[in-house]
Amino acid sequence: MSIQAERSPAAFIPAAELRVVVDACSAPLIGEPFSETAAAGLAQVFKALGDPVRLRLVSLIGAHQGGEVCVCDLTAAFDLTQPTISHHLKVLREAGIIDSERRGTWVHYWLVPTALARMSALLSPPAR
Amino acid sequence: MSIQAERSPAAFIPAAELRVVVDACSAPLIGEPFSETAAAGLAQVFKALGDPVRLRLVSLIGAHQGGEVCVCDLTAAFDLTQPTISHHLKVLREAGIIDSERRGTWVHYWLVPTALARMSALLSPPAR
DNA sequence: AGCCTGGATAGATAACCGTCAAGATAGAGG
DNA sequence: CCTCTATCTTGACGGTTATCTATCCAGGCT
Repeated sequence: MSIQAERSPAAFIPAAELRVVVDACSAPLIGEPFSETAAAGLAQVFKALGDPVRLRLVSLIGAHQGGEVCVCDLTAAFDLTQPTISHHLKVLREAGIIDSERRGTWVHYWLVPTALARMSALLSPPAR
Repeated sequence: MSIQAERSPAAFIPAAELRVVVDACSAPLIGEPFSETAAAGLAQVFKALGDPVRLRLVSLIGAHQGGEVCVCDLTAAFDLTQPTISHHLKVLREAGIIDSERRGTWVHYWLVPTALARMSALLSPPAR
C-alpha cells in the first residue's frame, strides 16, 4: 500500500474502507437512491475532485509519460508552496484516486486506474 | 513548465458561463493537462457532487418516475429543514446538474441529462 | 381582499477547507 | 557521525460552507 498515516478526524472514511463502500454501490447514480453511508463515501471522492488544484494534479499525473510523477515535477507546475501540494496529494490519496511510493529520495505518484473508471461508470447511464 | 496558478480560491462561475467552460474541455481528464479556467469550472461541478445530501438529491431526482420531482418529496426524505434542501438544490442548479420550473404551486426539478454524461466521459479511461 | 401553503431568500453561527511558515522525517553522501 | 535535499506534518489564520431561524414571495384557495 502506500505511505500514509491512518487517522480519522470525525466523519472521515479511511482509504481502505472507502474503497469497499464505493465498490458496494456501483449501481448507477440515477438508477435508484442509495444509502446514506454510500452517499458519504462517494461524496468524499467527488469532494476530492472538487478543487481546481487537485483536478489539475490528477490531470498532470495522468498525462505524464509512464504514469508516474515525482512531487518535484508537480510543485513546479503551480504557484503554491510544496506543503500545499503535499496536502492536496494526501486528499487525493485518501480518496483512493492516486497512490504513491517512496523510491530513494523521491516520492512517486500514480493514478489508481480503477478509481476514476468507477466514478465514470457511476455517472454514465441515464438508464432510461 | 509554463502552467502557472494564481492563488485564487476558485471564484464562483455563473451557470451559463460554466456550461461553456465545461463544454470547452470535453477532452478526457487523463489525456493532457488542462487550463486553470477549465479546472475551475469542472471543480465547481465536482464540488456540487461532493456532498452526501446533494448526491442523494441527484439520486432521488434521477430515480423518480417521470424524471420530475417536487421539492416537497425531497424534503421528506431528509432530516433537514426545507431551507437547507433549497440551498443544496440551488448549488446543484448553479452547477448545471439539475434544472427546475415552477408549475402552479409546486416547483419541479429534473436532471440535466447531458451534464452527468459529460462528467462521465471526462472521467472515462484515456483509451490509451 | 385575506389566508394558507410550497418554496426561496436573508442573516447568523459553527464547522470545515485551503494556504502558509516552521519544524520534523527520510535517504543519500560525505 | 553530520549535512544536504526532498517530502511530510503541525499549527495557525482567513475564507468558505452547511445548517438553522426568521422572513419574504408566489399561487391557489375561500
